[in-house]
Amino acid sequence: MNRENETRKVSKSTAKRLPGYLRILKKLIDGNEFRVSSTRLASLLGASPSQVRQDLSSLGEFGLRGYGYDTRVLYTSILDIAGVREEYSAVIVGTEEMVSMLKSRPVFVGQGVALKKCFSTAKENALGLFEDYAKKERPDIIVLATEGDSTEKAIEVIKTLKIKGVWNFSNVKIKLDVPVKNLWIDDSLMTLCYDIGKKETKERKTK
Amino acid sequence: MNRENETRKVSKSTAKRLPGYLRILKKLIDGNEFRVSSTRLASLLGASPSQVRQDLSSLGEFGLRGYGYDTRVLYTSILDIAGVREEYSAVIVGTEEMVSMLKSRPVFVGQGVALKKCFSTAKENALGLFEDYAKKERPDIIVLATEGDSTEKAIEVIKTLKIKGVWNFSNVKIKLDVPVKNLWIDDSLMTLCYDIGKKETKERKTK
DNA sequence: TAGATTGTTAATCGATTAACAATC
DNA sequence: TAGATTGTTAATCGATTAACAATC
Repeated sequence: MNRENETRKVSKSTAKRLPGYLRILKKLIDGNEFRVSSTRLASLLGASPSQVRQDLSSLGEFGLRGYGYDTRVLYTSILDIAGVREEYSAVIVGTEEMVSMLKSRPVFVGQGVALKKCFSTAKENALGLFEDYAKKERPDIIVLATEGDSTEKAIEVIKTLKIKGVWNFSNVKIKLDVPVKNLWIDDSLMTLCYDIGKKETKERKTK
Repeated sequence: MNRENETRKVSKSTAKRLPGYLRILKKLIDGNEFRVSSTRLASLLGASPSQVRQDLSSLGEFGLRGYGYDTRVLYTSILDIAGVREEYSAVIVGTEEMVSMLKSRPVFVGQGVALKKCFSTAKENALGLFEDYAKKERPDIIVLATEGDSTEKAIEVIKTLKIKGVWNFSNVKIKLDVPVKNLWIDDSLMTLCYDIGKKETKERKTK
């Protein structure tokens, strides 16, 4: 697994692009394309060939000069580096809608993270059951998708657990000494509105 | 609306942080805090006071030296700038789970974007009905949350519409001349796994 | 006035792009 | 060999941080 002692440094922005590489490589492989150049990858990803080469060479030496990259090698290598391979177990606590949406995500359905159990706050005493379960089964990742009061209570529980990370869809910022990834869905629509507004302003000016 | 001819330039990274400011300001106002300093805002946001002042001063002159910022003024001003105020209409097409999750989002429920109609691909001929509706009612924003074949078909329809933007949860990159915001939910979990893996490696090394 | 805190300029840091030698 | 394309170094660009004068 460890190639040549792993001296390279993967920048934050490169790390953020890894899922994108995986998505595209998967499609190429499914379409029986086993070879790809940095230029092609770049255009599929909406990036520059330079950036793709910077990214990939920071991960290791996967390319072959004059040839390009082997999509299958690249795919499995990035999967490795990204650290997604059914290694981690997860439990979801959240509103009915969020739970049913999240448990159907491919990342839980196929390979990826192993989803062990879900607790919908629509059910009686969901948080109590969640606490009992988590204390006993020690999942690696907690997916927090609650709303309102449940959120504060759930965070109290989470703070007592020995976990590896939190995937947070709730409105609240969580202070923990393990990685927390916030996904504020509504934020993304706001930035879309912002872009639309900006475009409209620009077009009005042009006239 | 236009303060002093709007010469300031809002950077991309500042724009991305606007929803975060709104979330925090809302909480402060709900807690009857009507005054806030850049230092306080920064700590709530997980940023530096410098960055907060850079951000806010790029939006306009909202602060008062020696005092701080008026949370209510700041909140409504940023709402304005962010361009979210029930101005835009939206329609959702997607899987049953995504539709029921999305339509319960606060951004659609309260003020924000006006959700006009939803089409679940679990229902017969959802895409046909969507097409008819969208052609007639001309929504501003299409929320695309389909999977599999429906995605390609839905994109075909979208390309024939006169819309202002697309909020895309589907796996597919969309080429359009209006703003598109992609939200690949699974990506975020992958970056969490990456952070967890990195932390574990580091801790192993330290020992 | 004295203390607090902004707005802005300058310095630093990190990420992207350009260019090209290395090499398949 | 000739053509293609990587990996890497250097140059550019943008974003963050530091510092401080302006001013409430």
